[in-house]
Amino acid sequence: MKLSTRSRYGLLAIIDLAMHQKGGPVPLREIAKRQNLSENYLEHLVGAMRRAGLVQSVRGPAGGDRLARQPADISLGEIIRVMEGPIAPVECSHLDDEKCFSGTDCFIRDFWEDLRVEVNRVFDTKTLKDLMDGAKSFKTISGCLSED
Amino acid sequence: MKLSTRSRYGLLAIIDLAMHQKGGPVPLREIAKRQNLSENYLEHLVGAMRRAGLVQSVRGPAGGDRLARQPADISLGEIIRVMEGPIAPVECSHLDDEKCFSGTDCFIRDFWEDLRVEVNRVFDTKTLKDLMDGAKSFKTISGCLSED
DNA sequence: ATAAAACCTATCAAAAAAGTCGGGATTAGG
DNA sequence: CCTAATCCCGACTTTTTTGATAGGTTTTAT
Repeated sequence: MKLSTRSRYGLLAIIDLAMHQKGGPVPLREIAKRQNLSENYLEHLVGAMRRAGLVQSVRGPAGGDRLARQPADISLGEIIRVMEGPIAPVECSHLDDEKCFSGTDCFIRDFWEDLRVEVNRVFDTKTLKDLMDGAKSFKTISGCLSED
Repeated sequence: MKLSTRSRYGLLAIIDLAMHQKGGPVPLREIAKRQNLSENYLEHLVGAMRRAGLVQSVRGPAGGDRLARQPADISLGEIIRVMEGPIAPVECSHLDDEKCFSGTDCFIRDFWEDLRVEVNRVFDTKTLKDLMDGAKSFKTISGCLSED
């Protein structure tokens, strides 16, 4: 029941991006430096977000990445799902699966489903803007999501 | 954000145990057979539950395991925590840790904490008895928690 | 004594996650 | 055009976690 570092770094990166994009697209190099991440690794994370339509890239000198939408229109659930895949503690509770031998008549399935719904609710009712507002009183966001 | 099979098998095992213990302690061999698990592997899972005080073992012939408490007094949260460790999507939200560089003043920490609380609430408000009641209409519980 | 059962430690294998590397494509500015 | 900044991508390696096995030891009812 842990989130991967992918999710945490990805979230960290997109928050950093959101908070620094006023002067145009933000180069990954800068994010990597500020957040103390490998630039190469960061490219993979941001690449996933670009393909998912969360950020837009501008190539060439003075290029970088910027949010594809307003921070208030990007939920944390969307970010986490991009980084992590569907948020479901067990496969069994997916709506469209055939993975449970017992089909929909499994007595424990309802429990997994409750869990899945609750977790998704928490993720989906918070947006990037909410986090940014909460961050205003902090000079740096480094370390907030780091390992160890 | 997935539960390990450890948790799912462990839950499966303790449900099986709960539903078959009327005639005294249930040998692991029987559970393993019914639920199609390796007996050796099952020992590890049940061993963890014994050490955590969820089940009691009786050695020797006609021995086996039984619940240490009433099914209504064993929450799913307790079971999952035994099998999986603390239920916290990120280390950062633990109450007692020093893992975040920014200490308790991290703007994102509140979010992780919300998430942690919600997930634990879902796990803790359901007991083994609840599951057993829901299971009454099923002949077998095999497959309900299986992989794939 | 025997056999049924829990108990234990070490080890292994497979899978997933985390991270690295090197080169390619695009483009602004000179 | 040339250069350098930047995104882009796939292949690879390393590390960690998970799942599982194997083989023995201890306890105890009969």
